[in-house]
Amino acid sequence: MPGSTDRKKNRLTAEERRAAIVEAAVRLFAEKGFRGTTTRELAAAVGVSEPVLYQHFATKGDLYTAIIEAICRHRDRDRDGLLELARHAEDDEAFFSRLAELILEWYDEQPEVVRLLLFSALEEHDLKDRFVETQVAMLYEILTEYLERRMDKGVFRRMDPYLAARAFTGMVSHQGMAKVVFGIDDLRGSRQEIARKIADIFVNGIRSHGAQGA
Amino acid sequence: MPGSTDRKKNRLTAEERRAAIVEAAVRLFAEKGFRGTTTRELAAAVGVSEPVLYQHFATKGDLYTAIIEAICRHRDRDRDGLLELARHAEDDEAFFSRLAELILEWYDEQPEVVRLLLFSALEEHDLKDRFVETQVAMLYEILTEYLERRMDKGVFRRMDPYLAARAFTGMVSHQGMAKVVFGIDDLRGSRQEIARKIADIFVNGIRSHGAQGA
DNA sequence: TTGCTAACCTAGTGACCGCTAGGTTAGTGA
DNA sequence: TCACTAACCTAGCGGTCACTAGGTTAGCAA
Repeated sequence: MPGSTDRKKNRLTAEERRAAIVEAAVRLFAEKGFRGTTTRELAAAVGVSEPVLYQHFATKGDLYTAIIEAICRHRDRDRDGLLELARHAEDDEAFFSRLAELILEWYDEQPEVVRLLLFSALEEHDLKDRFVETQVAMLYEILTEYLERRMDKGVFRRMDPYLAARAFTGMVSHQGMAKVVFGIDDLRGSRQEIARKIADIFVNGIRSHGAQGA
Repeated sequence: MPGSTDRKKNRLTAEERRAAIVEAAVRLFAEKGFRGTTTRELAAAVGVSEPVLYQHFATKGDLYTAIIEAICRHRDRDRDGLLELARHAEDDEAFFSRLAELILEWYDEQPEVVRLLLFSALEEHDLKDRFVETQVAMLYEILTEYLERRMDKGVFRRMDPYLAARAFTGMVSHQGMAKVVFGIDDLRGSRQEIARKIADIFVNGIRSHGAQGA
């Protein structure tokens, strides 16, 4: 049986090699974009020759598609946790603070996915649409649902829930984008503290004037 | 004297041709990025042959630098108007609403500059640093100054002015980014109305709880 | 009308791109 | 030990890239 857990081999099984290629491709495409990455340097990063890439992926574009699939599959697992959080949330500050923290965490821990997504949007690849249709749509669904529920209770002021949702995600992800894309990281405090402060501004901004303060 | 206002000529003066090249380059680089744009299609877009490009710019990179200069010079003219706005502002809602409107206007009217900036940041070109050091720094200077002034007066709550400034610009520019980069434009209402609603959320979010409501 | 020159073009250059034909070898099962 | 095969490599294909040497011509001055 080829390719068990043996570490002495310098030949991998097809499955292992494929995974290694995808991993290196995510790193390189995130760093230099699709057009900016050559199959030569990709092969060098994996530690094999170019034809090995083409045994697993017919074209460079197919490799890009495979990466998209891998990322989307990985991110779909976050879905359930987020829905759970929204359903059982009772304290507004705590809910938005936790949500902000999760988003900031994403920027911190997966900057290569953020860059990949931006490259994809600018270069008009498919990841953009896949991402918007699944991840973004889910986040907005959760947010607008929560906001409308609290508006109905009179805790939040009546307003366009989509605008409010975008305002919130904007406050948070702009912070993440500044760090990942522009290298600006000048805010004091931990990720949790920053998330809490942003949530505080937002919740106070949409709360009915009669309701209790922070 | 060559190259006056005559429209029948199909030969331009060096100055006119140079300007035409820069104009076409801004459009193409914004659409497809630096790496994604070839000198062939650039020449075709201008309506000349490739060597003409190289009579004005020694390399493709030099042309990119020239574009950066042109954009930065153009945007520096907005500086005075913004400073004026901040100094004489009395009504908080009006100030932040106007500021939001100006930022949204920028995304609407110069989407190619936005894309150029993002490409530049991802591809690690110079426009990123030039932009951050001038435009972004100026905007944050104006915002933090205004915020600290209002905090001193007790109208706004005490908080990190940089975090508040980033939260505000985030709310606004995330909306612009969604439209320009991801093609999402689902909010109802005019640009002015959206700006007003965003400013409303922000000002209520940072105002002292004893102060007057909207 | 003609001569001059700045603006332009044709026709390439070497380098590197994505991709492939065909040969080599490491690791396994018998 | 040896044969088999899946995993690998060397060498190079046609095409396109950024860039250029050297010739052509439009448009102005006289």
